[in-house]
Amino acid sequence: MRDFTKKLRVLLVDDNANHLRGIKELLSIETSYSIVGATRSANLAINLIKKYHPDIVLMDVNMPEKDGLQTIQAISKLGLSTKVIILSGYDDSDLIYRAMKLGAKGYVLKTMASSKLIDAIEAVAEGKVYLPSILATRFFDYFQSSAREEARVSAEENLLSSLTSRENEVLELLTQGINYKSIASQLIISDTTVKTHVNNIFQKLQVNDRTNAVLYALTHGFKVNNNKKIEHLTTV
Amino acid sequence: MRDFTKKLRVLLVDDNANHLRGIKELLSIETSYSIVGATRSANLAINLIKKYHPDIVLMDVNMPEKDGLQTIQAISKLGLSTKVIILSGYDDSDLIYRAMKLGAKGYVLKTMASSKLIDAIEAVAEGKVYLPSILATRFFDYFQSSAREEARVSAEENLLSSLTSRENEVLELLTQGINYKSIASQLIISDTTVKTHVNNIFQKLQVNDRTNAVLYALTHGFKVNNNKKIEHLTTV
DNA sequence: GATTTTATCAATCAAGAGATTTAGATAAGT
DNA sequence: ACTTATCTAAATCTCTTGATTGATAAAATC
Repeated sequence: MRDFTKKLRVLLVDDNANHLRGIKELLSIETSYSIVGATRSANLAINLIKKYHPDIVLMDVNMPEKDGLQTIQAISKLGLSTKVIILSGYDDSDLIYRAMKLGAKGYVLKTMASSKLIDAIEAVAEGKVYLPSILATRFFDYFQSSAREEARVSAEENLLSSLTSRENEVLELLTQGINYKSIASQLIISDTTVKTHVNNIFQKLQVNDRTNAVLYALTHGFKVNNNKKIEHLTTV
Repeated sequence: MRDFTKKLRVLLVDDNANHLRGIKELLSIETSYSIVGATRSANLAINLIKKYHPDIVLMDVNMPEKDGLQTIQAISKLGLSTKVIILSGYDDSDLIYRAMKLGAKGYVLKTMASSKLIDAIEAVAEGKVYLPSILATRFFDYFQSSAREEARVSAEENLLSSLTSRENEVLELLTQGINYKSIASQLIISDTTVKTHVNNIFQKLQVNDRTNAVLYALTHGFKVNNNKKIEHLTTV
């Protein structure tokens, strides 16, 4: 829980002067907040944060000068305990996703009741994340669909599965940027043998050189294979 | 909102028979649910889902046979509208993160009040995501820290920034697995010039061959650069 | 037991890649 | 005007890479 004997120091950033005034009035009703600044400029906001170390920054993401997402990132980089709550007019999945990814701790739509803004400030001040149900759902849909895309690429019928375990070992070393000789000495086989394996890998992956083999491996979820023989496994 | 004239069809999966019985009783009090099955086996669960297409699957993630996360993935792959709610004894960030990534729509701790489970079912049935405040915070901390790691690697003092714009173009083509000749013809310069650029790239990235240059580029956030000359830009 | 797969090694040969040096033409900055 | 950075190009030389063909032995599969 936050220390209620101390006022929460809040900075407002919104390029719209009317919104700025509105929020300022709203917060001034509450006695537990002190507004350390209210600015229309993202760049100025960064300076104010450096100077005053506010607990909370309420920020509009739709600003022209410096885009809101960049500003969040810039704030995160300061390494302060300052927490960012996003104010936005849109419930765009991608925007929510990126804002949260860059370090925002809360996200409030301008269309929401103003009491929600207070809820958000309180929650975030206590170290929680504030994301209204509808936005959380949007966020997760986006999050899961991008994860599915990753999974699809790496799980799809890919040519990597046709590699033998030795070829996998060789490819693993190829993806580390190692040349024939070093691969040979690491696997304790001759370099001509390595060449044979590499050529077989090329055939199977349908590429003509190591760079493309490595690229194929990396973009198709190639992982170090731990193909130990099953009979050597002990089940607990 | 869900159709309250129809009962929600729920499947229970938990390797602990007592938990299974407990949840079953809990849900049977509510008249709006019909339990289509209750099993201790993850593999059996998959078959039951294929057969009965339940609306909701309540699943324990701590099962021996098939691990819970794999099961979520398997369920997602079925492509049904079945939604998974995780029951777990732990509030492990990584577990929450992975479960949500794999397609879970809700996450409830066993230590939580049983009314929360009903809340979760209702929320998820309505298409929302259910993640209690504390778990949401855990999730986002994990999510943001892994995003920070990515950003760190790509933003850290990296050697890519020393490349000229022409070298960037060449590197871009290298990362596509293209050879000297093709790069030359694409950039409409001689291949000896390409070699010069490539050599300069090697020097700057401190590598000795193209595979390592490509690997460096890919692991250090190399992006296609749109370095058009500033005087050609039109500001709107 | 016969067949296939896998892993190993070898010897060529040609092509590509990379190091190095030199150098002219611009462009930009001091 | 002087300096520096960049892009371009060429020549030469060495080394690596990749293609091809062929062969043996062990292991797995049928």
